[in-house]
Amino acid sequence: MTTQPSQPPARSRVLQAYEDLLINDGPRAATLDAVAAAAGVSKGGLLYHFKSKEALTAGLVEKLGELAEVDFALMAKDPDGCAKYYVRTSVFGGTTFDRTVVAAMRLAQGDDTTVRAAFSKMHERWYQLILGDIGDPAIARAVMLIGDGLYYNAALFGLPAHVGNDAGPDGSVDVQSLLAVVERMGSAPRT
Amino acid sequence: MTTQPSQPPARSRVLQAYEDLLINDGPRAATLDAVAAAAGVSKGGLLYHFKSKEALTAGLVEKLGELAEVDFALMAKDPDGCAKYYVRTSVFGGTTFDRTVVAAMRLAQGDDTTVRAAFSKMHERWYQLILGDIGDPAIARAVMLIGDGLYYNAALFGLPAHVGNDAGPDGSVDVQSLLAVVERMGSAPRT
DNA sequence: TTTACTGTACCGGCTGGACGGTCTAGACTA
DNA sequence: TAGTCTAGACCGTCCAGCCGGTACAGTAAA
Repeated sequence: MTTQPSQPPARSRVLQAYEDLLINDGPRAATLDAVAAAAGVSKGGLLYHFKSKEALTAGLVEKLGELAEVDFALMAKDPDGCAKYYVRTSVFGGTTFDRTVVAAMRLAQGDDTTVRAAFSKMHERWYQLILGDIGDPAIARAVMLIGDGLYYNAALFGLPAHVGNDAGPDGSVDVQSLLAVVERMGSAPRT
Repeated sequence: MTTQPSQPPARSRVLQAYEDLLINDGPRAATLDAVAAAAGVSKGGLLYHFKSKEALTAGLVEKLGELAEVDFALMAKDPDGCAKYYVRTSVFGGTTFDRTVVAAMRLAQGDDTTVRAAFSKMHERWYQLILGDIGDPAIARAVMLIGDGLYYNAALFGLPAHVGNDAGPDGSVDVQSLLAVVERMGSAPRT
């Protein structure tokens, strides 16, 4: 039995392994051999599903896009509002989307135009949603930047497994008080 | 004339070229050959000054540390206060320090523990300065994150040559209104 | 119901090129 | 002529992509 439909198919296992390696060991370590090994597939098998490393990245971007659409929808109808939703979900929580975002972010500093463009698009959508919620462009921008800062810190430095209720120097942040700050910003008088 | 003391010596030209390549083309493109060529130096010449690529990175980190000390001093005695100083200077302005920070940031996602540690230290110092200025940990954290977001966006996406007064989707940000938001945050009532 | 053929899924050795680092020959200065 | 620095050929390693092969499932003619 070469194929076992009852477990994740090779293609998605490969994508998953690629993400894991990007997150844990960085882009340099995410070689085709390493990805294949981590996915429990041979190199040839990997290349059967993804013609090249570029195609592998494209696969990741595609997955990112799909998950982003879901996120946009959740954000738009969150009872707390888009701004708080953005900051709240920017703290790495270990969801599938989080992992895919962080993995893709690791790729974004390379010459990878594809990944960069995908992020631009996502950012624009998020910004529009927050702006529509908040109204003030400057505050919307500030909220976005707070979320970005959280995500980037998570991507560059270790990913805190659990978010403590005390603010460490880099990683962990007290989300509750941060959300309170965002709340005050949102209700502050316009310029 | 192998050495011309009247112009930047080879060592600093190499460091400069390394930064430029990191910023413009990413870490992958910053090979020893490329750096040497960009610095107008042979590969052997480069390796005379920096024994290895690791030593080259260490040189960058050292430069970063020195420039950071200057920045801390400026920050501590800025009339606008530390928080506004941080956000204001987080917008890429093309200064030597900016370029060094962004270059080092490009290196930080690798397995480069040295660079990572240097950033942790810098972050901690900045945070302490802002906290001393602002008082509220949550707001200080929010200010830091806004600055981080600005820097990371600059590092990952293109560096805007000039900061426009209109907020584009990703890169350019209206600093003035952002500073106003920070100001309101700083004067907001504590939780 | 056996045999022959086709397409899908996967394997792993190989190669060519790129890169980091070494080595030696030499040029300029003091 | 000793010291300082440059130059670039060269070597070993690593990696992406290629390619010849294997295993098996489905189909269909005989």
